[in-house]
Amino acid sequence: MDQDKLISPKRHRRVTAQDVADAAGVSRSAVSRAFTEGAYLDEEKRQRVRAAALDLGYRPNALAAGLQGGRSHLVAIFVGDMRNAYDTEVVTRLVGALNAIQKWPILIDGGGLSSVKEAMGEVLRYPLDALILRSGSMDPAIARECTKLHIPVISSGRVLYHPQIDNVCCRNQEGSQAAAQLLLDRGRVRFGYIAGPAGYSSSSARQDGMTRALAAAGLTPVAVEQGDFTVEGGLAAAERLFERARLDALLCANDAMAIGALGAARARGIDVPNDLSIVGFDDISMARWPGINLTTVCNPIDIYADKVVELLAARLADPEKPSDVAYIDTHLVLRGTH
Amino acid sequence: MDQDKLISPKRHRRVTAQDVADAAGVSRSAVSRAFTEGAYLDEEKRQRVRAAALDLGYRPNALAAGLQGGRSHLVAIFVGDMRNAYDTEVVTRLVGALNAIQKWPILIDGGGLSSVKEAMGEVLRYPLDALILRSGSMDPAIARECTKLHIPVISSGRVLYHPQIDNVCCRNQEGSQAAAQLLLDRGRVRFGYIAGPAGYSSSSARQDGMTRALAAAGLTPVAVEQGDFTVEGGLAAAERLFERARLDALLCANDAMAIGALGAARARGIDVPNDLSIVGFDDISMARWPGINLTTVCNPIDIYADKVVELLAARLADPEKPSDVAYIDTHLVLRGTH
DNA sequence: CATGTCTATGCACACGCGTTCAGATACCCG
DNA sequence: CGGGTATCTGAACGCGTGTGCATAGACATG
Repeated sequence: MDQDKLISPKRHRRVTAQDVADAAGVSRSAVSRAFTEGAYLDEEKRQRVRAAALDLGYRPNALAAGLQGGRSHLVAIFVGDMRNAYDTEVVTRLVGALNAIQKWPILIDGGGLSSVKEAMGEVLRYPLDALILRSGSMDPAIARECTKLHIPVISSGRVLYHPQIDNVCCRNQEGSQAAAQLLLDRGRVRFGYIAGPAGYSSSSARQDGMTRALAAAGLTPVAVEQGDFTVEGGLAAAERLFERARLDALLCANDAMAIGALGAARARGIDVPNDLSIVGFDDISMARWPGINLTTVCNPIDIYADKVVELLAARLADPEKPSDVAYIDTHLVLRGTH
Repeated sequence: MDQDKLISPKRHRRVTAQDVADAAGVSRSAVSRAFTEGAYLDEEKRQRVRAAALDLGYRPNALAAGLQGGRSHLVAIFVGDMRNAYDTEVVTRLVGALNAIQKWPILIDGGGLSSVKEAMGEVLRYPLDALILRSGSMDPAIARECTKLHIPVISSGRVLYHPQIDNVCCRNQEGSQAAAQLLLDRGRVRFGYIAGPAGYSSSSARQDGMTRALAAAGLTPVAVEQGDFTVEGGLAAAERLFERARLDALLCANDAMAIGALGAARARGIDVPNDLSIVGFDDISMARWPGINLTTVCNPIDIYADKVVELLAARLADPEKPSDVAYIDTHLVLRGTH
């Protein structure tokens, strides 16, 4: 102790409850009680403790408190790729919603990381209150490992069928079907589709929705190309489409690619929306920017984030409850490109 | 108590080192050593312990480890407003850079929160390795409180002069000056400016840069309007400007507002760039999207984030080192609107 | 006065881990 | 065989809390 001080006199120790107790002339228990709602403590003494705490800059160490077996109030959010605009917007809302209920989100970005699995392993060393998965190609083994650790998992954007994992997912197929129907009603007949990378269920479900609407009208898609959910990828995919076929309707698996496609069409002198309709999916904030003004299927972000937090709260309240899948309804947003 | 146990008899305890020790038939110390690099432990025994740990799904509890006085590996990032595109992009890079060095960022979004101060107070209960401030109007009292807790603070986008706070900041004035010079060289003379909200030093520094370049050419700005750093705000501000004066050059305090201004100009039938040059600031990813293709001042995000992490590492290595201000150089990105 | 209820307080334990310390075992050299 | 060294091991402590438990006093009720 004395020796410690000599060795590293400057390595500042955090102010502890004992320090406050000494300063206020009370026992350490009293300090703890002064910060605990509903604990018996003389009001005058409580004031004295809080004054001393304020003076010393004391606040109860959340790590030590979390060790007690209670909640840590830490929640991890694993994001498939934060450079994706829709994912970022969802994460933004999630962070806000979690902050509002005093949960503190730790972010892990799969997009910027070489060894996602290792990172997840490190973060799982913290006794998390929950893990939120946002899209991305997370190794399902990790999700299973979490349930083994008895950490609630909530998956968003991709349904994981597991008895202990809750899911939030929008009605991709219905949304896309409605978009295709809109264009059919407008008289469009030569449909193209720009898909996302293979393995993303949202992309294929959206494609299915379009195909189904076309089939009901006795049509089939003229051409399909694959993009990578980015603007540049959408632009490139659209150029390939335009080479292959003359279209009058183009549905895209997400808004970013639709924006790219819009750029490709304009560069080629195609009149949108007179000669070609382009419809995206998600309704990211940029879709309503001037110069873009994209007609799209709204995948309502606020509702989405709120639902995730709602499921989280329900799961924390009853860890044994059966797993749940919440479906979010989409709706068309008519702007200038259909 | 007993009642609790009856209500949730299954409240699963986390697997602990003792559990692994029992399973492997060794002491708890041995388990700890099995996970500690450079500790004496019979190799055969270490293998046995790790096998048992893998089987039980054990991993050392980071909370308990952090209590030891070492680092917690938790870093808080306070973001002024995550709905701001530039801030989100910086945060994205920061998250990636921190993940890469095994630091786990806790996000707090000032934009989505009613009581920022309270939220910060709660997060400061964790023994953070550091606090990163990203723009925003954080109460300086909180930053001071952090230094009181001996938590390193790194401010980005706004220089806080405090002996224990490191800063990263781009050369706003020089960047804006160069942009103005570009347009002067092109023969522009009637300059307008769309500023950010009052109190943002970056906005005023950028305005100063423009004013200085104009002064050197014997000119003064024709009109200045104030926006709120959003696309919509930029659009509205530009409309007010166009009402007031006929301009041939328009500089904006950030890209988002420049994109809004671009929309306003086009809606009014103004030919950009032939009749009007518009230049933004930041070079967010959308600036290069088709249909936008904005000429702007690049505020290099990667370098920015790397610098923050570099300062963080230096501060952790030597907590007593004098505070530092790292200035980031900007450069012009010539696209289609100048 | 006897008994019971309510409030207030300090002690001591538990949380899960890293690490120090003292002791034990194995090995080599003289 | 004795003594020194290197390797291994378990018991024990401390990190900073929250909280159960026992005790003590204040007060009301019978």
